[in-house]
Amino acid sequence: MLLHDVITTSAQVGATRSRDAKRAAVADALRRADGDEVLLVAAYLAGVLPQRRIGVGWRGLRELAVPAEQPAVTVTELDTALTEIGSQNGAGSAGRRKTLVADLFGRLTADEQQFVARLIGGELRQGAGDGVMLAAIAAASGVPEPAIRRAVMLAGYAAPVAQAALRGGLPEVEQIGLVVGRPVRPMLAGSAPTVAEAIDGETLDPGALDRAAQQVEVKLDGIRVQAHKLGDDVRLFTRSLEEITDRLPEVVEIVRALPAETAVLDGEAIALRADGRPESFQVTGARTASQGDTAQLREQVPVTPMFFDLLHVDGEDLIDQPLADRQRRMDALVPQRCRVPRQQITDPDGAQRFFDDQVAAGHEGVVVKALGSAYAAGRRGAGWVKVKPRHTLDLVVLAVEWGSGRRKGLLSNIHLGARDPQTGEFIMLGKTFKGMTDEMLRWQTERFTELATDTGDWVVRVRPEQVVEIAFDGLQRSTRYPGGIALRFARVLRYRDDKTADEADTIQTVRALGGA
DNA sequence: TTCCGACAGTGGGGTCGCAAT
DNA sequence: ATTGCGACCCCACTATCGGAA
Repeated sequence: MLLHDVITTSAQVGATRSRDAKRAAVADALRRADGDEVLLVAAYLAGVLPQRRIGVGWRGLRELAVPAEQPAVTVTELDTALTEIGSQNGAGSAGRRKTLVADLFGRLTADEQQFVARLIGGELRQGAGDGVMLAAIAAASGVPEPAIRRAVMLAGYAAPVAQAALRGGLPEVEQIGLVVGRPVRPMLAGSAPTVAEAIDGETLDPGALDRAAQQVEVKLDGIRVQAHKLGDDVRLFTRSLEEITDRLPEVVEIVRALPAETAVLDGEAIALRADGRPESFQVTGARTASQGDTAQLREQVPVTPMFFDLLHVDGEDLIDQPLADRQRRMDALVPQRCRVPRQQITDPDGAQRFFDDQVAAGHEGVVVKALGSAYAAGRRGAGWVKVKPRHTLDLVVLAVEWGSGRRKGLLSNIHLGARDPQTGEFIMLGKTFKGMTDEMLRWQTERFTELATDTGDWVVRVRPEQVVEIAFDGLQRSTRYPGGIALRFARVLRYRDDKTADEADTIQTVRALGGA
């Protein structure tokens, strides 16, 4: 199949807002692909590279080769070229990659260049991703969507499932099961502002015996880790299914020592201090990202696995069993010091006290879980709802950036500063684009155009007069910002026209919050 | 007819490894 | 030694479609 054919489909998908029409266009392309091409077509139309990483990003694609006149490259040829680019390493690899990229792009038409550049940059933005792909695979193959969804969660990726579905139909799709050693998509949590709302709003499993039963569990601020044990062979995977086995040998040892031949566990890896309090996320994250001298690293920043779920043990899959049963099995397997503390909910006040205690102990928050819920891999908000404390500050807008995509032509991302009463200046603490409705975007585009002190192509500096109420999760150490601190997960709550910049929060107030 | 679950888009800060400078 | 880039860790929130209620 020609790449051109895929691009025509992508253009059709991008041209409509109807999800049914997107699904139909993708399904059509999947049907036209044959044999091994299905995998590539499915991956490309979901905005995924089968290679995952090729060492080239947006920056490496800023200037493209002179395009070809006629489309001639097949999807298989594109795949081969991308694999070749990704396999370069060592001295001179950057130059070789550049040459190979130029060769490839010289064979592509202008449209194809744009498509491949967006694909590589991870910014296809055609209004369809994995969700549309699932429906399209079902439509193209005649296999029911629930079976497709389940296979994708167990296989980790949609593209191989597309291939199986179009080749062998339902029987081949049903063959895709949980394989110890191969990561499944982790179950995700929705969120709620308060513990009470998490308890009320939770989606309960219709088939659950006791629909009311729920528990609260500590939410640890570390790295999600999925551990697979096959005899002495242990493998560790992150939330995005990256393998990190070699980076956390102390975790591998703990899993290897568990009294089971095979097991698949879900949990969080976190660096704990000697007194048991958690290190900051930055410490855990840096340790987990480090690949150097692990003997020294584990000495300096030991990481503990804290498990909260068991998906498989000794040949038995548990993903369809209720959480209460999975955790009972987990308790029999994993020592308590490696299990996430949890408590059944008997009344909302008790759950709230649990939240308060855990936050006081330095943890990120809690997750409310329905005890009757199955492990819904790859989905959010099904039976798990997280709650975290929220801080707010009144800050001053120092500059704004022009948006892109659906925010093109609107001033979007705002730069935030705290007042320094000693100098009268403002100290930047970060940026945010979150929490803005379309109406707010229109309003702020007008407002900041009025306050602009220059006309930047990208960043527009403004007179520091507009106060905005910002919510955020906490403070972190920063080398980027002048105060040495930055906001974590900042988002806009509202613009405050009842306050002048003189009344905004000061840098002293921010520092007093601590945490960085 | 209204409501709501799922999804895609729009980006945030920090950190490491690696190759080039 | 420093810098820039790529990749990946953590992520919040709104708009929209289409099926559920």
